[in-house]
Amino acid sequence: MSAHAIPSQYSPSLAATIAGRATQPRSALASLGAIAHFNRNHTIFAEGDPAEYSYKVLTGAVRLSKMMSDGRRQIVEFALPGDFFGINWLDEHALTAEALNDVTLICYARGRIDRLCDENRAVREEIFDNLRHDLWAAQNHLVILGRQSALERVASFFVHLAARNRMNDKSKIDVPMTRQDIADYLGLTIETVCRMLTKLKSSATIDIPNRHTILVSNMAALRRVAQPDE
Amino acid sequence: MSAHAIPSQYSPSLAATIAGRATQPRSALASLGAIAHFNRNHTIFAEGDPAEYSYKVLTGAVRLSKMMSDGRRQIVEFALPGDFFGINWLDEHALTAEALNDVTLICYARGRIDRLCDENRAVREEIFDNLRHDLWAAQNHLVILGRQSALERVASFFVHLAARNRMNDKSKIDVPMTRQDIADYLGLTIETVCRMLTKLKSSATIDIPNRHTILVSNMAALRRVAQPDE
DNA sequence: CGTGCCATTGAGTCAATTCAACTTAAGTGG
DNA sequence: CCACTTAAGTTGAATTGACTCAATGGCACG
Repeated sequence: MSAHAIPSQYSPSLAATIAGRATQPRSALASLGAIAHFNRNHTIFAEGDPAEYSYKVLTGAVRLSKMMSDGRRQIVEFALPGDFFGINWLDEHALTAEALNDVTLICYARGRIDRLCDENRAVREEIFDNLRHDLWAAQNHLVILGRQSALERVASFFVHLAARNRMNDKSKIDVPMTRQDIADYLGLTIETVCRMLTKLKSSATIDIPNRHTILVSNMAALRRVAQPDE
Repeated sequence: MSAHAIPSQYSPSLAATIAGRATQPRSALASLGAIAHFNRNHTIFAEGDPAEYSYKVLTGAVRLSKMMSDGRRQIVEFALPGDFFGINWLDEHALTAEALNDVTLICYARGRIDRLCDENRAVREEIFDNLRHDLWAAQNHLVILGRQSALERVASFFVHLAARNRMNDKSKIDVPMTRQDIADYLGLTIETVCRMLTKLKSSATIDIPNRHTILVSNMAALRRVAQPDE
């Protein structure tokens, strides 16, 4: 069980960081947001904060986590470029969102989204799909945490990360999170994550050129480790 | 890691078991469903089945689970009387639903719900709230599986079950699921669940008059075990 | 060229699992 | 109603996977 301090400096207030209008043609929500920047390790919102904004990642990555009162941490999700987060909530955020590295976000005011959700079918569908996707992801995550071994968890993690990858080369995975983050996502310790990485490396399944890059040299083998048949 | 056979007999077809109209005043969806019965251990729907119906539990209990290819099982949720399930899906169910005991359900045809969701704001809110609740529950479940000890998991489980309890006496918990089901929900083995129950019993926190009943003799202590402060 | 953070590796420990009885409860048929 | 059968639950002993603690290595940044 891990317990570790999270830097608790807060980023400058949202209003102060809003820089301009977003111009994203794809989404029905596109033109409604304002751009915001957060530096590495800064808290975007904390569990229990009033849910005033929802966000979409433009660049960088965000960790969404829950903390136990004694400091044990469970990371629920990593939001990568293109992902929405903080959209699913009632009056209070149920998760803490922190910048893994320097991030650029589009912020949507809650009231606006609610209103649009009522009026516009496309927006409604988009938010609904997002919610469904998050639930689906959380349920798959449950299987990993509840029933997979340490090696399977680490392999699963990189299979999923590879699938979400926006690199030209699908086998080159950008790893914006630290080993500790991975451990807290997978319900392991940092050392165990590390050993499993070494294991995958020595079986020629992956290569680790540096701490923020994983090269999958044998994707089939990695999948096999992640999802053993029998 | 558990592997165990699940009785794979299927219940009689839905059409054959539909018995009449439901009369539930509370919900906006109330009058749209048809009643269905399923016997203990029968599959209501399986992972990958086309999602034709959604359900609400009237009596009995349902387990919602995912299975790995080698038979390891993770139970995602238990649906108790009053709970909806199977409402969140795309074209295919992402979970398997099985009757824990003899259950009575209201079935809602998918197309109907979709249509109503567009037309009726109240229905939309109801389904949306349901989805949000499921996501919230799954995320809390992640913390339990990722970061809690065996004893904490079992204590958490009964704290949650007590909160959902419809008994007059909140400290008397009806336990419709087997020890194996609890183990598969908590990511433990049946033996570990059993030992933790014995431990809670010998610390005078709970009493176990029979396998389907738990008496919480010290709720404060049970909560303390489930959520240690420091 | 230090200083500090993060990652890696090793050794020993412990919690939870596996394996193997054994007990209890719940039918089922004579 | 009781012997028989089967499923579910409990307990003990041995094993193991993941953790803790501790030391070392590597890189980035001032």
